Amino acid sequence: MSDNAYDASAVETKWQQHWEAEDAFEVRDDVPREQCYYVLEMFPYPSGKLHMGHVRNYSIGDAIARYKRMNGFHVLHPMGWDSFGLPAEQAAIDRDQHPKKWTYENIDHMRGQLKRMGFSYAWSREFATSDPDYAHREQQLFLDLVEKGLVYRKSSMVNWSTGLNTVLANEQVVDGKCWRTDTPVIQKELPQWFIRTTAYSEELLNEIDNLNDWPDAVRIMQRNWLGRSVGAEIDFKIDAHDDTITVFTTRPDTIFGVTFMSLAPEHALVDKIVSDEQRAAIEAFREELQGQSEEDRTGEKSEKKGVFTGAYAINPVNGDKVPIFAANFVLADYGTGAVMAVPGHDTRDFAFAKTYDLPIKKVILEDGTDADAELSDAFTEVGSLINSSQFDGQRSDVAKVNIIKWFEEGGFGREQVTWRYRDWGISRQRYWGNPLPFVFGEEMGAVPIRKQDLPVCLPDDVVFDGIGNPLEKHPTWATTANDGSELKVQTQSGYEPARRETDTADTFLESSWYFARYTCPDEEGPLDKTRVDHWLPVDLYVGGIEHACMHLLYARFFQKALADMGYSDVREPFKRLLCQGMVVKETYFREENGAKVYFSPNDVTVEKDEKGKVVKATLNDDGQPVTVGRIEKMSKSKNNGVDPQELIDQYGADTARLFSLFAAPPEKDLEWNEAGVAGCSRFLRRLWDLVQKHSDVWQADAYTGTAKDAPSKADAAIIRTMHNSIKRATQAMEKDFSFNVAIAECMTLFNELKPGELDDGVCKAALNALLCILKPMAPHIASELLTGIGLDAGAATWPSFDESELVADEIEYPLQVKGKIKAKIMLPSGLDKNALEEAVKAHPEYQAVTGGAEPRKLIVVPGKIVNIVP
RNA sequence: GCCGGAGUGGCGGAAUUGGCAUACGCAGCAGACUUAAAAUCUGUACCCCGUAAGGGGUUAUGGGUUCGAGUCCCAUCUCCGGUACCA
Repeated sequence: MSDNAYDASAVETKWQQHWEAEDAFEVRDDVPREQCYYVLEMFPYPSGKLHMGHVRNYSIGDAIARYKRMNGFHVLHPMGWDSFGLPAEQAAIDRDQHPKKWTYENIDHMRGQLKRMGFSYAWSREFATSDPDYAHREQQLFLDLVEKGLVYRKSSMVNWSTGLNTVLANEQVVDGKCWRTDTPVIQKELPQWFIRTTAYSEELLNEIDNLNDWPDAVRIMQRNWLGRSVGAEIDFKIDAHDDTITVFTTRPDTIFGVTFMSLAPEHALVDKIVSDEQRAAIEAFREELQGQSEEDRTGEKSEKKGVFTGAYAINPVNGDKVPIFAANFVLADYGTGAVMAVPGHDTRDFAFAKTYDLPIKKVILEDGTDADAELSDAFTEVGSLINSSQFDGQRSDVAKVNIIKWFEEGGFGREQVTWRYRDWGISRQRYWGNPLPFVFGEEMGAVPIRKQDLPVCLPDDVVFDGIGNPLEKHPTWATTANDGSELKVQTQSGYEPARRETDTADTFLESSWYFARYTCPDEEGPLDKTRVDHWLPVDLYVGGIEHACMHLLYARFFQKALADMGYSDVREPFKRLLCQGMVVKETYFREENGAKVYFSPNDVTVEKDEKGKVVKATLNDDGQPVTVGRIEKMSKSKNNGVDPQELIDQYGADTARLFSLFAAPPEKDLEWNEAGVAGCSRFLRRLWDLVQKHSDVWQADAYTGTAKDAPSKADAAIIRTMHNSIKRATQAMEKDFSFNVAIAECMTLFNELKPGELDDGVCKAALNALLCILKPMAPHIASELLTGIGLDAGAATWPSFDESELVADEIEYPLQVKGKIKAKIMLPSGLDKNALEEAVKAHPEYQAVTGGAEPRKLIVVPGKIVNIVP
């Protein structure tokens, strides 16, 4: 080894070439499963270049993959591309570049970046979801879903993103806005393909209990998203009509308190029952709601409004005639779209009753209150029933059960479970997605393409003018001719002339099974059951928590469907889930005309006081102050992003990886900090320099003896430090992948490593341990230095420690008086409780602290502490 | 509102799970090297009182359990995330 200065780029290129030449990270499928480990990071959308979130996500996954390999596991660690999607199409419109070209150029660039980071992927298994082969296999699976009856077409109100001009699934609507573009989502009537995800609602919910290695936050979010609630359906006859309104309620015990009814304005019954006098008012009300976004209509600030329909419903339990309203807060697609209103015991109904001056009836009595006292607010807790006929006096939870039984006997109600979870609308009015394999014929209607006629391939020659779906204008797909008449296209032989489905699939469909395809990417059919079941479930899945209710729920659904279609015996795809935090950075802004203008941290100078606290920030351009904003996720809009490429160019991949892992534990947000990056770089360089400077020391054989037998006291001390560091690093990795702690241990060990002063063999043993701990995090430099000191980097295993080596001959015991430390005394190690007590009592410090008086109590804990209670 | 999670130096964060709080890094300060600066190296460093020896205090706040609490229990406050007319 030459005594060169550390050249990260040269070292990293060398090892990356070495790994590639060796196929170092390829795996076989015939190793016993218990010796295997499947670690997967959520694959990226090829947006152009890596961002810091990718660097963090993949550094975490790679450190785990390498750690597991060093522990003897045969590790599957694949990578690919979630490559269908809207940005490609937008790029086509903006830059007149075909989505395919744009996408695959991005993939090439980003693959290069991933390789430059030295991530240990099994590249032979790489694929992109827009590859014709993957799209083909997905269409096959899709037809299996069709056969299973899990796909249907329905015209319904859909979430329409005004930003993307396409449909969104419920999960993709965040705060009434589009999850990608933050633009308003409106309701629109459209025929759509749905996947019957709700067929698995019960299983999806129940299995959450068994996902013990998932973060609680995700489990709770999924539970809430599925939203199971148990209650009753009750039929109310409509006065002077033949019709019946069926309502859903979770509080059947309040049935005697119903004083009015609320229907969703869109409810089909509204038209049938509305009286002539009220028809105009109802129409006006609907008009007002029309076109309002979900947010406008049901948001927190929106007012509770309703219009009387002119009709009355009859309460089946007591014959009460109650007015029926159309109300904006009643949702057509939850429950039955109709609500029995009990203002005495429902906050919303209470407010509505107050506004429209409707009667409020008390039927549940709050414990310790007077039955005649007027309600100042809805009482929604458990109490005793009153004014409820034969149920008076029962507790509300007991009455609930009894009343449902009574409904069922009377035939006007039944127990009912309702879910918040909806079927998955997968139609997207877009070109750059997987075509949904259907044709429409006049005679035959919507028909799936026969399996032998697959794949349905996207045509390349389409025009992107930004208006509608380009497929609708393609000669072999078109639905309308230039004169506006419907075009019929001869598709495959065997079908009558028909038009193709021009909608493509939601891209979440591709990410719902890619983890299974990695196990058999060369399979001629969709999946090879043997290999799928060999590798699945994924042992550890790493990604952002933002997918808690979208991707992670779709993937769980899909795995269950795959199992039921015979492709696997595994019903849960991900055994353990690690959700890494966001990469965040400080923001700087000025208010200009009421809007915030953000400045890049690079263009801002920060002043600190003598303690290092930030007191002022000024813009470099004009020297004027800027406001120091919150620390936020790196984003274009906040102008606080850092390009990882610059980081790699300046410091190298190992530094980028090391900082990503060192600055915070994986699950926490990571605050990006230039000085911290420099600190990590400094550590690596000092390590490098130390190894170069003492090349003669590493000629020695590594010391393998005990601390006790070490050549000197100082040698014994570093041997103990080494064992301690290995122990702490191992525990940090095993517990929750706290790389920050493992790296801190490397630094601690480094700070005690004094070649030249200490025994050569001892130093070599300590350095070896340090490099092995460091290797999963900073693999290039660790490999180079291991090789440099004459060891086989490829064969390096995770070091082991010896518990008995952690303790010195003498232990420093803190001597406490009632928990306050008064002195420290040195006592021999290995004493049991009694011997320790004797030794303490004989110690002069003990005499000094107690003043010779016999304490009330003396607590000694071997190896830990001595506490005196005077 | 409801459901989670979290509050530890100037900052990011440790703490062997009830046993020496502040490991490790950053920033700071002092010194060395340098004509000088950067870089690098060495040292210092929780806060308060004290010239010092030393003393007192400290893990958001208040209480409790315990010989002993960052860790367990109760209450309060703050922040972050999710979710919300879900009947």
